[in-house]
Amino acid sequence: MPAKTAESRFEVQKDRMLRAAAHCFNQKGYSGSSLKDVANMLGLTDAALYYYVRNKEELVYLCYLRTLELGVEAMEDAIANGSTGLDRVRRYIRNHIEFIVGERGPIAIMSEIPSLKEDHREQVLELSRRHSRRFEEVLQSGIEDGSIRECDVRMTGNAIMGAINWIPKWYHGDAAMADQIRTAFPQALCAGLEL
Amino acid sequence: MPAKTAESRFEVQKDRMLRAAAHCFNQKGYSGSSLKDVANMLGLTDAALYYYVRNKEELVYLCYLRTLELGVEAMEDAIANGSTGLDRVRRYIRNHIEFIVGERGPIAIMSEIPSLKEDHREQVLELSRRHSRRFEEVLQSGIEDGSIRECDVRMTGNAIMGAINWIPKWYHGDAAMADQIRTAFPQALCAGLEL
DNA sequence: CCAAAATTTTAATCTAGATTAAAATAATCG
DNA sequence: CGATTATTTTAATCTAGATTAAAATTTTGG
Repeated sequence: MPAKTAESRFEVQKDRMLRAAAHCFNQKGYSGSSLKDVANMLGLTDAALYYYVRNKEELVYLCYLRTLELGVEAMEDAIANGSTGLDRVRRYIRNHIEFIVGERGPIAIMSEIPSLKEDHREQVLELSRRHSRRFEEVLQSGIEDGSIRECDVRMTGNAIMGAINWIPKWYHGDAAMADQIRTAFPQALCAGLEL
Repeated sequence: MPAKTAESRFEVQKDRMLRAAAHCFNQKGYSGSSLKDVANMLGLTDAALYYYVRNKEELVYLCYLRTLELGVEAMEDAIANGSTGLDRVRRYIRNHIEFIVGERGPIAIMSEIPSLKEDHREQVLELSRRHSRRFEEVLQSGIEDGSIRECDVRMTGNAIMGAINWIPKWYHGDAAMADQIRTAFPQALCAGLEL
């Protein structure tokens, strides 16, 4: 299996790169992180990154796509396995947080969508909106099944997403704190939803 | 009153500049916003900004100081006029949100503290920590006076601050939405604190 | 071990945008 | 009004960091 192994290695390396980039972008922002910063985290030279990606903008774009994919995964799982609306919200929060502080993370927080080039921006925005809408639908379903109190689902969704998205700004890899987040956040964010 | 008027004009212009910069930085980040972007919002040339500030880094620094000052103001008012811990939290949230969507805003969200130079960074971090601590104390006092349920005040504080800090990422000046935020956010964020 | 393909580095460019200095304009005050 | 001071612009620099091309190295299958 020649091509197979090679492709596998390529994909693995590319994924490592996206995680390293996510880490940098979360800390110092898109323009604030140089390709050298990202490459150094991988023990590479900045120029090496061009083997995996056309340019820096595409790197962010791919980071955001990965974030969106894992977001969908977190949502699918929550919807499939949750019982009530509230339970699904709680599971989604747990899953999403795991992608931020856990093994498969970090994921890039999508705080610089405006910096993407036109078509990438539109695509990411569309996927992003779809995801928010889906979250709001879960909230709404919770109101209807009586597990969640009446509320403005749009604003409530924004508040919850914001609280989560802000985590990388103050969490810097401390394992003990990761556990604190895992337990306190779902609680704190869901407490406001209960009747 | 010659000097008086002159100084006044200078200060007024400088404040306009800080608000314009806050707007740009909130949208596109520190490195993502050029001085030209900021200057154009004021009908000026980029070079003109150097009359008010030593360099770009100082511009961010001053933006952050302004954010911290208004944060203190929001906190003082909440503590002075609130009855219980919960009431104080609610007032603080209302005040802070007003600085983001209201007349005196916007304030720069402090998402790129790592980009500041050493001494500025330390100073901002210190003030920032002090402010968080103060917020946590209010939460704690609410638990003690029985207005707020038992919770991890550190994490709960982070969640609330995050939800608020994320607002500029999706709010872009729509007046109707501003009102929606003003009413829904204090509700959504405080609902989770009640017994 | 060899040759082809995959990956990375070295060593130049290229460019946007920050910064500066000098000149031009505008405001103020006697 | 004229002069002094405040503010802004014009027109250069300067620089970090993105990008590219060619060369060097590493990996892989036979």
